[in-house]
Amino acid sequence: MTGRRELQRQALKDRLFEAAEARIARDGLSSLRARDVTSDAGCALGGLYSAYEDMDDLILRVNAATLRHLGDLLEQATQASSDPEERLVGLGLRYLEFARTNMNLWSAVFDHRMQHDRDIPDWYNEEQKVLFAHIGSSLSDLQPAMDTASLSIRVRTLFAAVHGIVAIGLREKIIGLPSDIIANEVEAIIRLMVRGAQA
Amino acid sequence: MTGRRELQRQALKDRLFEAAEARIARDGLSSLRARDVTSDAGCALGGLYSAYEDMDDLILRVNAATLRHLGDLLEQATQASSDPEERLVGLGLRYLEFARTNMNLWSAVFDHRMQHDRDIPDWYNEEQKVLFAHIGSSLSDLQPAMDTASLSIRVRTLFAAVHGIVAIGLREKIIGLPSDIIANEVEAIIRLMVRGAQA
DNA sequence: TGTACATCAGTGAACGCGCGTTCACTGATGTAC
DNA sequence: TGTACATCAGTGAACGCGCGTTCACTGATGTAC
Repeated sequence: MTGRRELQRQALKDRLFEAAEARIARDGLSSLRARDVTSDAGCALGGLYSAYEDMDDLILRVNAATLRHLGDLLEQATQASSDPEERLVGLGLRYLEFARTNMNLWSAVFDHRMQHDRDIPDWYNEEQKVLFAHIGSSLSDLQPAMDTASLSIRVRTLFAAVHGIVAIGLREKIIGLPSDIIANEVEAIIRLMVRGAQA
Repeated sequence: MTGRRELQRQALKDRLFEAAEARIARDGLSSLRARDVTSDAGCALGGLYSAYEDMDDLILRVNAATLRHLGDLLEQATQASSDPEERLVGLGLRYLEFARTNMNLWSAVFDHRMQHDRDIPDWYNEEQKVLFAHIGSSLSDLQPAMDTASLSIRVRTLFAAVHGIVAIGLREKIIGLPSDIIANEVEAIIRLMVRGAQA
């Protein structure tokens, strides 16, 4: 029976992950400390390094999970409507909703920088592509004639514009204003870009 | 003659400023070290603290200068054309140009966080407002009927969208591609937003 | 113009501490017979 | 089922160092007479 060791090993890994995720969600990435994470997870400081390579590794795992959670939410939007424009609006509004509800986790995805200047591992970059795929599929439904290169540029632009509005909106804490100003702006810009691109 | 002391004091302050600005421009904000700055400026480590309050203070001075330089460039766009739409496109393209030419200085403006959680001083926040004023004046020319509140929201959205495209574009290093893809995207989105808002 | 004293900008060694990472060790788990 | 040995996940004290900030000191500049 070689299972017990592996089981406990995995259990610790999970506890460390949950502790890190909870800490980031509560206090933000910049307040994350190895000592806090291990003490929350109920293990010694060094234990972190038998479960994960280093702090970067642990943070990237949390960020990857955040990307997946966002992806799941966007998935719902893809299924919610058959009209491509409405789906894209749905994507944008869910993106805003997600950023709002998970502000610190979501910021961590953009704020994190690898120590020294190490490269971001490939497995992580793959996670990011999934998100763009969501936008891409709705956008290509809208304009089947568009070639792949132009499409991927439009996807990036659409995402970047929405992201900019969401990011600056949340940073300035204009959340919760009457009838949701940011949501209106997000919806408006998506409709503009969708229709403008069609013309 | 009480001038000589004051003169040298100011000269050191200037040298420290220039050293910090050059370091940020070359290596980025995250590589900025008090020791490097003072050694570049040719003074002892402690000298920094007789010229500036602390590192935050020095960094904010550099960032404020960056905002002013950007403001000067945008000023040119305001005078370049009498047509509001063309002026706004000019603003966006100059913004992209500035971000590109001064990438590290420009990133420093967005990346900097005050130590501990001290507040950003008022004098710095004032500098930021000047930038929005540039956009605001061209936008209000375009839609004189719009009330101040709606206008300031539109200004923020327009800025945020353009900023998002520029920021993500530069981060992904898609600069210098044939016929300047980012510039096209920036121009396109500004025209869309301007015309969409008019309709 | 010269002398004695006061000021204070600038010095740089030392402080302080935050914090990620390592490593010799140990005790529970797994293997062999 | 039991015993002896091997493995290795997890321990936690210690390392190491980066780095902003302080502070007792000094020497040039300014002031008084």
